[in-house]
Amino acid sequence: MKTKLVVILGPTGVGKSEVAIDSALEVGGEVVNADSQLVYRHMDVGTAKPPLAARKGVPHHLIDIVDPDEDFNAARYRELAHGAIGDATARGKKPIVCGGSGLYLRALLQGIFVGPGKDKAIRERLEREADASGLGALHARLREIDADAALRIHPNDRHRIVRALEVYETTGKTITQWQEEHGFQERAFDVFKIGLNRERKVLYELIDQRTDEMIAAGLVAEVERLLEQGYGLDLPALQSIGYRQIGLFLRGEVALEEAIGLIKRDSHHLAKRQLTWFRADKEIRWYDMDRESEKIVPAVKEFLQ
RNA sequence: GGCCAGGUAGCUCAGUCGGUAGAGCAGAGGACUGAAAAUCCUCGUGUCGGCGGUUCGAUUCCGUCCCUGGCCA
Repeated sequence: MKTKLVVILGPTGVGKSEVAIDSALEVGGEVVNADSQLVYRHMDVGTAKPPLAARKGVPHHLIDIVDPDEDFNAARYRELAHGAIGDATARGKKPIVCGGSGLYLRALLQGIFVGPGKDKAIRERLEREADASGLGALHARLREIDADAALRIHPNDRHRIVRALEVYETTGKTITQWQEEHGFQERAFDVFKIGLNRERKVLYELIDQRTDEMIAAGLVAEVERLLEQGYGLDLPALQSIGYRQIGLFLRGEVALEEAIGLIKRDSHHLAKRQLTWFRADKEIRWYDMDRESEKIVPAVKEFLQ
């Protein structure tokens, strides 16, 4: 018998955390985070990390597990999440996965190819080459070694071009080979995917409201504190929404009001991208938070019976 | 009240030496295998302020009215 796993997903700001906590309270569950930013310590306000009081005594896993300058990624997330789910289950608790990072969820539920990790030296060299000779040159090289990948990866998609070349350089095997051998074939759990959504306009209004609340709650001070602790604005963690824009403000490049507007805009874009990702997943059972949020907890209970 | 500058896409604006118009942003859709809150792709018809006039044809020229901003009274 596979472990039954409830997954609560959806765009940022839709109200996932609360639903997960309420569900956990009803079924004796523990929350397993599936959000790429909540893993970082010292980043609370800008990530809308559920405060202890809001967790209502429900244990949360995979929150505050790495420092902002530590490498973190989908593969590592997958390992840790499997561990957390296993632990909770062993204690007789129901794991409730909650988060909006599509790739992390896919890595958890379907696996991810076990290949080479980030190779800092190679990646930096490739970045330098991209700056010097242009991305086109790197894409052309990718076409030579892995034509399929070159077709799938757009010539402007810097991250993916670099990653594909990195995989080939470190293993001598193309990323296409790695991916095809794996193919997201794992099915370790018996999953109930619950998608939360609501009218787009309302979602954006809630995001805007939450952004103003973050500012009131001291987002600027949080970023200043991170900088004082020695974490640079160029770290991937600090390039995320909220931190990136406040960074611009602190460097004097934009006014605070402008930075706030950028956070709102970029959060809208994020929500839209998350929805695009999740829409493609036909296994998700969607709930409209404006109209049927009260149906979710009963559905969770029924699934876990 | 007079003079000047404007009124073009949801917003900011470009443009048409007269042949009904296009950028950025917003917005929408999509991709996504170790940075993923990242990275990337696609999508632009709107009484060109209103009404007249000139013209084969006006958003473009002319008149007039309305609105906005500035200066002068």
